[in-house]
Amino acid sequence: MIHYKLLERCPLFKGISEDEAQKLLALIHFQVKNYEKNEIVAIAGETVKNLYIILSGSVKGEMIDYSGKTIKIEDVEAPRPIASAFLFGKENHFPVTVTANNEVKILSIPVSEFLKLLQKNMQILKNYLNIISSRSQFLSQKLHFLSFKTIRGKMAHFLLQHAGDKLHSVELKSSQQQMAELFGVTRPSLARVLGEMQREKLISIEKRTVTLLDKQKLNEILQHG
Amino acid sequence: MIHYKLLERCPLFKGISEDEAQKLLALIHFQVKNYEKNEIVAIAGETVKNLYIILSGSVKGEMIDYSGKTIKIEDVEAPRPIASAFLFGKENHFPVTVTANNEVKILSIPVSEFLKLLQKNMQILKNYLNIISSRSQFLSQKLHFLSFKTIRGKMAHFLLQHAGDKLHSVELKSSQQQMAELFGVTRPSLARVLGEMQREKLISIEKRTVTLLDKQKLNEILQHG
DNA sequence: TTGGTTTTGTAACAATTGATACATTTTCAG
DNA sequence: CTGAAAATGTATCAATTGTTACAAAACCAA
Repeated sequence: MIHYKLLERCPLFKGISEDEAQKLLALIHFQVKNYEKNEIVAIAGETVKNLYIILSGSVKGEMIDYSGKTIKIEDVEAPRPIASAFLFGKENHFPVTVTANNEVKILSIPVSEFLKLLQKNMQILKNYLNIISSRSQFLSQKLHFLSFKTIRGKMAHFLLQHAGDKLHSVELKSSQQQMAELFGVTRPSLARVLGEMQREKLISIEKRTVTLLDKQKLNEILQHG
Repeated sequence: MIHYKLLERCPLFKGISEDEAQKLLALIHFQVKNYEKNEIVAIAGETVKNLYIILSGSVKGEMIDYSGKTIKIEDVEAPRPIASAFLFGKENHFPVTVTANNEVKILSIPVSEFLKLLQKNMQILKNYLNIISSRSQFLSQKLHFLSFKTIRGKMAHFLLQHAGDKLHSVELKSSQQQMAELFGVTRPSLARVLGEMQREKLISIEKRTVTLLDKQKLNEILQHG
């Protein structure tokens, strides 16, 4: 049986009551599959033909490189969906091999049935569109950020974005170490750039508050990449 | 009036006949707006409340930096949609300011009406899901590619991906210059890496055919970033 | 084939970042 | 307040890439 209450916590069923969820699922075909620990749920490269939602337990996604070694990518726990971004589109196959971390119960809805669900319920349609659109927007922003090749460029972009049009100071919410990871660089390299920018009077740092002294010049940095 | 035949060439209406399109649009509310040359269609930051499909003419997207300068991003021509990836999701506002390049006719469908359309017609629903999913997958691949920090890593990934599991040679379809742009590096730097990899007997290059001599070692390069 | 254009290979030097190490400052629990 | 832990500033050297320049090779139209 399905714990319909659990589905409320799944982003796809946000705003759908327990009763509603039960009624909606009664209208379509689906399966609930059980997997034992270490059992393989899906193999990388396989076509994604179903929407998978984890009802209990957790799974891990692993990539297999060309030589056969496996590298763990991420864990997914109930009540999250697996590979929901690969249900449609040109590359609709699993990017990773999915394996059960423990005893797992998975709700499996065929694509054709899921499409029916989307047409029957406006809220689920909205939810799904919001989920995959948000993912796309997140990736787009990430990509834009990475398009700045130098640490200076990334930092200028970061500061200007967080300050917005009006403010002239930014409160850093994370340590240099965390910031360095976000930027994908080493901590001393980040500190060096911050030091240089202070010496050039572009910014000034007091504790964790960064004041933007010359927005004009910070903008020029963006242009150069 | 709308040239419904034009819509067939729009990815969103793929597989929808002229008649069908006309009948479907008759079921919902929409507007056809005309813009003169240089007229502003949408301002960056504005919430996207409609699906816009260009019926004739073309528009350009421009970003405005923090100092007020404008930078042209891309042109969109009939019968393409504008900002269709920003209709839903958390960041549902225009990433760029959109201006008419010439006399432009635009089909404007409110989000709520577009949702109805998606629920009424399975083909359009599939088309839209495929479009935004493909975009997401494209961005994801791009991001994965950029996650390799060295040119060596990018090149190893590129060659192994294009060769697949079975082949041991890759036919390059573009010049070093084009490849360098794809990698986001300079041409001499790319050539240098190719030279090094040849000297190390990892690959051999004959005209535009790259033979992978040591897939094992190429894989090891991926692990190190 | 010829002659010009494009593509490729390579070199020397500058700029940027990574890796590592260490001193200093800040933070925070006791 | 005090002392240990965490965070930060800085230095040095190695690795990687960019920049610029030039010659050799490949390509292609006349």
